[in-house]
Amino acid sequence: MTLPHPNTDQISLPIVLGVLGDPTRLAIVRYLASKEGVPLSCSRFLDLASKTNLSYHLAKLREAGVTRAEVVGTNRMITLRRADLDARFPGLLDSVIAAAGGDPALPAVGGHDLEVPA
Amino acid sequence: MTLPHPNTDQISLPIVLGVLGDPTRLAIVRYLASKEGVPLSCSRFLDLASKTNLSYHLAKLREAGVTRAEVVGTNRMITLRRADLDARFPGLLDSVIAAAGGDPALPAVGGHDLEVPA
DNA sequence: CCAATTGTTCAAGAACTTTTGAACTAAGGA
DNA sequence: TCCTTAGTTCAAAAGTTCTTGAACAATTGG
Repeated sequence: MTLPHPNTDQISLPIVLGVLGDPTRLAIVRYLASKEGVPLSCSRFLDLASKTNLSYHLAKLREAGVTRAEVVGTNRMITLRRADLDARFPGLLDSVIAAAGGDPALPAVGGHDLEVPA
Repeated sequence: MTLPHPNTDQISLPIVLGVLGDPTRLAIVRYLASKEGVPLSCSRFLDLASKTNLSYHLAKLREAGVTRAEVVGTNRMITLRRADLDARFPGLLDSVIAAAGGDPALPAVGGHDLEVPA
């Protein structure tokens, strides 16, 4: 079972900007960027919003083409679509992340990579 | 009579992103960027929205700190706050404008600079 | 099989944003 | 002074987006 994602050339600038204009979603992206390459499960973001609400925000990010979600067993592994975003809008993600500031506003939480919850 | 503008350090990233996430406002910014340095009167944007609606969108841009509006007689001259945005969020404006594409979707309309309407 | 875990969907409500027209202000020119 | 031009403000309507809880689905472990 795979989830719908736009392909690179379908990613729209106003939609991406609008999606990043929400503080919860910006925090998610910031955190993903700080853990670049490590797929994180949805539950890693539970400090930012309720489970239902996270589902909503993560769907917005996915539908906008900002993140990719892969179903792995009972988890959904989320990654930033950095290469696609860099290809489509060079420099945009970097400047947004830099502008958002150094440290992501989320607990570091322990552990060996591939962050399936403990 | 001067209008309220946030100062540079009050400009907020999510607010700027949210404001640029609207196609009408993105088009305004694109056009301002293409005429960098030339103050444009509000009426230059009448192809993008009705007069009332423009007033609304231009106020959003101004309140977010993206544009500056100066009252000159019966006109309001609008400029991009490029230096302030570059100082606060380096590279962001450039990558947004580059991502938005080459040619601004607005008639070039004739003329000698300082674009007060004909 | 049963229970727990992970996450979704649905429907409702609250809260914003956008768009509109009518009425207005303020400056400038005849 | 009166008229025009440039743009605003207000209030209402329309449309979106966000948040919530309750109910659901799928996978894994005992």
